[in-house]
Amino acid sequence: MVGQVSDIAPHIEQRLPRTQSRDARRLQVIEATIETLAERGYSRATLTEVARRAKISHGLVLFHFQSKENLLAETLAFMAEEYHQNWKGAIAGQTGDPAAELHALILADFAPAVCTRHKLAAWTAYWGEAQSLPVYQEICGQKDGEYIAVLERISQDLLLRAGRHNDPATLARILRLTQEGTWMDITTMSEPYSFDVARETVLECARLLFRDQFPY
Amino acid sequence: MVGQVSDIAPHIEQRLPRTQSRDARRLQVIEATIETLAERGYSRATLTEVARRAKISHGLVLFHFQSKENLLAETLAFMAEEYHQNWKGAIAGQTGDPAAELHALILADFAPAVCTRHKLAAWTAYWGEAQSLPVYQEICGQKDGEYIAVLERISQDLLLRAGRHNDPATLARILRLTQEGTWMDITTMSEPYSFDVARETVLECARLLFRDQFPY
Amino acid sequence: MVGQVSDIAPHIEQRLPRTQSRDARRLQVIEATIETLAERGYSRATLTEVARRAKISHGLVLFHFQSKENLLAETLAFMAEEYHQNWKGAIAGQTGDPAAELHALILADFAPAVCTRHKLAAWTAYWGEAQSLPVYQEICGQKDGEYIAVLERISQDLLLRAGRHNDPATLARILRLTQEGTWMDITTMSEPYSFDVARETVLECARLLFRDQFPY
Amino acid sequence: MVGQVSDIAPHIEQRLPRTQSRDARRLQVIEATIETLAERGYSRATLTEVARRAKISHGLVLFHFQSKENLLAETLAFMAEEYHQNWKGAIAGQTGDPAAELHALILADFAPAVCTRHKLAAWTAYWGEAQSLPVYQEICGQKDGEYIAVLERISQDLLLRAGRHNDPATLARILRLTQEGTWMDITTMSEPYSFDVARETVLECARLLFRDQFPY
DNA sequence: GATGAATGAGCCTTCATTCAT
DNA sequence: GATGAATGAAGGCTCATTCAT
Repeated sequence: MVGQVSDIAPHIEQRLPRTQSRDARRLQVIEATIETLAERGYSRATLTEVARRAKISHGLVLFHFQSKENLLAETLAFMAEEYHQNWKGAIAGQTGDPAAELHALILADFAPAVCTRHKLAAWTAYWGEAQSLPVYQEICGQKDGEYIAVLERISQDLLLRAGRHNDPATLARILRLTQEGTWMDITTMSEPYSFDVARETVLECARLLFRDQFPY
Repeated sequence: MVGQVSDIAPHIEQRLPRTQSRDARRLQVIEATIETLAERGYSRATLTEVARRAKISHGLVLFHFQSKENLLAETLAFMAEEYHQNWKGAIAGQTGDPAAELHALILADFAPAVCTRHKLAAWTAYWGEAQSLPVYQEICGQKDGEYIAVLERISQDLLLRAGRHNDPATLARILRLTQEGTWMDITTMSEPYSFDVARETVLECARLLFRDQFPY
Repeated sequence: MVGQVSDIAPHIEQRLPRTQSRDARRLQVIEATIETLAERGYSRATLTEVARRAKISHGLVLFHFQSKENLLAETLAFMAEEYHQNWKGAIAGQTGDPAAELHALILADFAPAVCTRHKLAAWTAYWGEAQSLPVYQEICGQKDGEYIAVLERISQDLLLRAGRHNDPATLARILRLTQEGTWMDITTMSEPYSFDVARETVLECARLLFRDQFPY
Repeated sequence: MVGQVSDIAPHIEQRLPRTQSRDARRLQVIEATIETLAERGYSRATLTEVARRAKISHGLVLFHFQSKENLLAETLAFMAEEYHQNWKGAIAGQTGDPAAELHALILADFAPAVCTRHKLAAWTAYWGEAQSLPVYQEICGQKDGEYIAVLERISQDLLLRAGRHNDPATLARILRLTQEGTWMDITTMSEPYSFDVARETVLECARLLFRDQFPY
């Protein structure tokens, strides 16, 4: 399944001479799946609803994705890859200054490419099922690990510069949980705050954790 | 439904001897429901599985809870009430010192009464569906609001003592998201950390946010 | 079952030293059954609803009637016996004049003892199931036959007096169907006519069929 | 629902070739439903039995009819429309002579298209539930009203010709109840009479009500 | 590619019936 | 007598999946 999942990765892009219509159709279905997860949650997501949103027959959805399980896996893989590319791209443009990298990382997490209400809601739906969905780790485990490793490296750099001896893993975890948490709040709260408040919350978290070392 | 939900409140306890067996059975089913949510997630939770774990017929589950929807709502209400009583009890024993209150609050969130793997996993399952489960807000909205209000009041007190001008709501949010986040990590991660590490993470978060004002 | 059914016959009355409360309770349940059939129809009639209307537990309903099937059979037997006694009593008071007998018969069919909305609706419910309810014939077959025989005898008498040669069975059938039909109309029509109109319809039918021989 | 029901109208017929197989299947299921109602009555009619008789899966029954409730409503709508078309067609061929119209109407009610044992039994099943089945009036109310109106108009014409002053509505009612009643007798009686006897009964009823004005 | 008829597993739910108290 | 907890058979319904066209 992992192989099947990774071979969609539309981020690596058209190396194979696939017809554009095929990928376009697949992308269309994946977006419909994200919408469906956002609107109805994981437990109420059905192929019929996905097909309705994609304006195609449910038969065609399965023609492209073989099974519901695979569709949900590929949709998760799509979002994971998109998220991964997004933050990798953001820090790639940095000169190696850890504070600038952290700043770029936080801004990236709230960039319109990855941070839409539908996608946040879809992430929340996946997280709720992650524990009983082994494929979640297969798809996201390594990427999540990479993200954590970068956050920890940045934390360590910033703490070193300040001569502090806090545990960088703990600070990295607080940062990550604060960011993920604002995403869930936006999805879940009855009167959620805005994306701007969410981003500011994470930035403030970074300021409080790293003090003068994070002058943003 | 809310009325129906709140009147189960097994926390107020069995005054009538006649209903004792009734309440005992209901509690048994609620525990089986928590286990089921933990093991299978929201989307795969079935009445048959709940009944199997409670070692009763599925008919009896519905005899006591009328419908699956109501069972899930009452189970959530049970956990929400239990969680609420737990932290309220923890700060009730404090003398009014905000740091001590915050410390008690954090310890309470990791007390065995509310912090078991099954319950954490059940919470995660509910959070994943919360957005498309209107009853979630009906049951948890007010209690969540109270918890946030207390955290904000404590944050404000601690900031005032230090003469700092950060936004207490933001700090309260970071604390809450860090705590909730560790709960989700324990449920979701492939190699999760321990309850001890989780609690220490939240304590460290409080130390970093409030510095000398949180000497624990 | 037939034996079981006939031994309730509360019309034959207390020969056995049954406790009054037993028969009273049974009658109460039968009345609740009639109401239930009237309100919900045969297919939606449940023991729980019968018990609710009789203000007793469903367990007690079965204690008295052994099974739902038997309860419905005994209720039908009760109504059949009541109806039978009613018209037999009505013509018993007549001097043997067929027109007077027919008049008494028609009036009896609309007497308050047997002609209430609930009972009419219950009869309609039974008729709808009669074809696939073998017990219906066991309970009502003979009594219906007796009623038809009396109607035919009266018809024959009246025709003889007039020297007409129509088929008395046919005229008896038209009379019977008109009477039964008004009962169904009252139950079934969206804007049903009154009992008075129903009775007048049957009387008019008799007048048209027997002309001068039926001067009522 | 009424809209949904009326749009099946297989009487308007298959103009689109694409839906032909769809309509054929629906008709097949409706016929199986009529058989099921006839054999088992309303209360014991199940989708599984309908599917078994139609030799398809129960899933397909619901695919075409959405729910059992709707299937039963559409089956009733089918029979009501078929009955309506049948008698409308019968009097349409008449020259306006009321006696001839009445004669055609009575013959039509016993024509093989509408008067089969299965259909009579299905009608009886519906009548038994009509009182607690609001959809019955929605489907049949207007059509029944039209039938009654025609019968009353014919009655009035015939009475006028004879210079009689009986109430035409009452005579129309007697005719209608006699006809409906013979249908029920055929379904319900332990030893029912034949269709021929039934038709002759209604014709005799017309003769007795309208005398010389109905010379058939 | 694309549609939608068709299947059947699995679910929730109802409800008659049993039985301990 | 009387209650209500408990069971399980049976039904309606959803929906992923298959497949003929």
